[in-house]
Amino acid sequence: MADRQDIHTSGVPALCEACEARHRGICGALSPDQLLGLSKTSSKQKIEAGAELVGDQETIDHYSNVLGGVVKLTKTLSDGRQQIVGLQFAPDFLGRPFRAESAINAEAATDVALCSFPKATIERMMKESPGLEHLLLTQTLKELDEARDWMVTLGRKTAAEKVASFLLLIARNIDPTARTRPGASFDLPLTRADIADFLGLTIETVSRQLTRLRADGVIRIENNRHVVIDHMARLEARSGI
Amino acid sequence: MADRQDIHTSGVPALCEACEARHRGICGALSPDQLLGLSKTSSKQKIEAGAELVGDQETIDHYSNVLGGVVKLTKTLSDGRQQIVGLQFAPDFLGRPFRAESAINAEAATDVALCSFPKATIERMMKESPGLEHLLLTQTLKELDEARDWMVTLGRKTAAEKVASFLLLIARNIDPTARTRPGASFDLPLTRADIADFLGLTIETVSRQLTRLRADGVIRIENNRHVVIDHMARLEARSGI
DNA sequence: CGTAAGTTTGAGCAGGTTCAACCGGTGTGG
DNA sequence: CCACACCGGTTGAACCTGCTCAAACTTACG
Repeated sequence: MADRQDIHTSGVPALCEACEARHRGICGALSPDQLLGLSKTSSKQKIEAGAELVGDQETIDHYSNVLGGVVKLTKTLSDGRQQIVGLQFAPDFLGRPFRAESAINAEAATDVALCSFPKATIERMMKESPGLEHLLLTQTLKELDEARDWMVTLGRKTAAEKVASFLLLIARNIDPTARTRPGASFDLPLTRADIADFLGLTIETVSRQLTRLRADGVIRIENNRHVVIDHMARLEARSGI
Repeated sequence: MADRQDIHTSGVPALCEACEARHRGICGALSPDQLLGLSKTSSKQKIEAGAELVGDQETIDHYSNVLGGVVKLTKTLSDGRQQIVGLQFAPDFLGRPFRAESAINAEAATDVALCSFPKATIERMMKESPGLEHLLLTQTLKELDEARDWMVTLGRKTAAEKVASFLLLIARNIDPTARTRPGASFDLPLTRADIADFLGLTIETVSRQLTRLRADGVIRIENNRHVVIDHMARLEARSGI
């Protein structure tokens, strides 16, 4: 358990040393002391695709950082119609603060790596260090911005525009080179059914629109899951900006 | 400018004495000193329906509290298609913290009463008092919850269910008795065009669905604007819960 | 009284859904 | 080893909800 002691990791728990959440995530707001305290009660875990992380109306007793993979947040009507209301990527914080019960369902869309810790610990630290609450506010505002962007897509875009918008969203979140290169390449983290639930469409419509984008040479699809976009600009032109 | 000095208002600026935002809104998190400081640079104003409060891509230099009326937040695609992405009622806080530019458009849906103050003042106070940031986080989380509920409506509900859901939303936010009595009664704060932009529908479809609800005896409509709901339960049954 | 803005109503159309069949890869058991 | 079932995905055809275009109506207001 002896940490390598240098300028950057002095006092940082071994568990957290290489962790992305320490740099771009919630843990960056914690003092070394707090980080140490949190790391004692936290645990990294691998979750496989399809597993439920938080059930609707379940009491919440822990929060998590997403360290890898994609988590989908869903809501379901009583007759089974489902809508994905959020996607979380590393290093997002997973959990609804200040609520005993979850109003949404969280499920691993791909294999997921999490770092979980007790709700009580974080809520105590939030009272101690304003920086943590500030970071949470920042992330929540970002999620609200994204949700509102998505409301435009759901309410006002055509099926073709919805699918193009979705591909752009995924490319920007998964392929780190997508912001610099003119193209992108990635594995879709969602099944056709998930994409349909995300876009408020049926799987058939999603499939047809993907086929059409491929036929028009805007994207290439390999193995049903891997997508190559040569010219992001052409996809953007179809996303109804 | 001499304040009446009693237990509840000691040190409270005259401007703020009867203000709802002091109790249920953002200002409740401020110390008497801060409230005084803020009140010196803030101004109450009446805005008439239709006026633009914040333009898309405009630089933000002030925030506001909504003291009365309804503010609609909209996003518009380049070809003019529009979507309402949020409605704000008293005593909501209006403005996007930590952003120089607005990504959305804010417009008075009805006549609106605001209390505005400089962005810089609030951001300084946020650093001083964690309670303020906590309240902002709370409101932002609430808005995120609402946005996600609305994504389900936009993505998965039928036109009939959308209109019923909208009426329920308004009833709960405008008619204070709606939570206790079985019925409700209120003026619609939005035109048919606004309702359509809110629901991702056309005005014709909204009109037809309202007519149908009226024909079925679920609601009564007077003067095109005033709505009476005798049995909320019947409306809920049509909202696709 | 006349105009304008907002709303309702009607008829035809089309985008997306529904229902159904098929395809290809993978895992399982005889 | 092959037959078979299963799962995710694709494709086709018919249908229907909500949209488009057009016209009438209602209310407010000068």
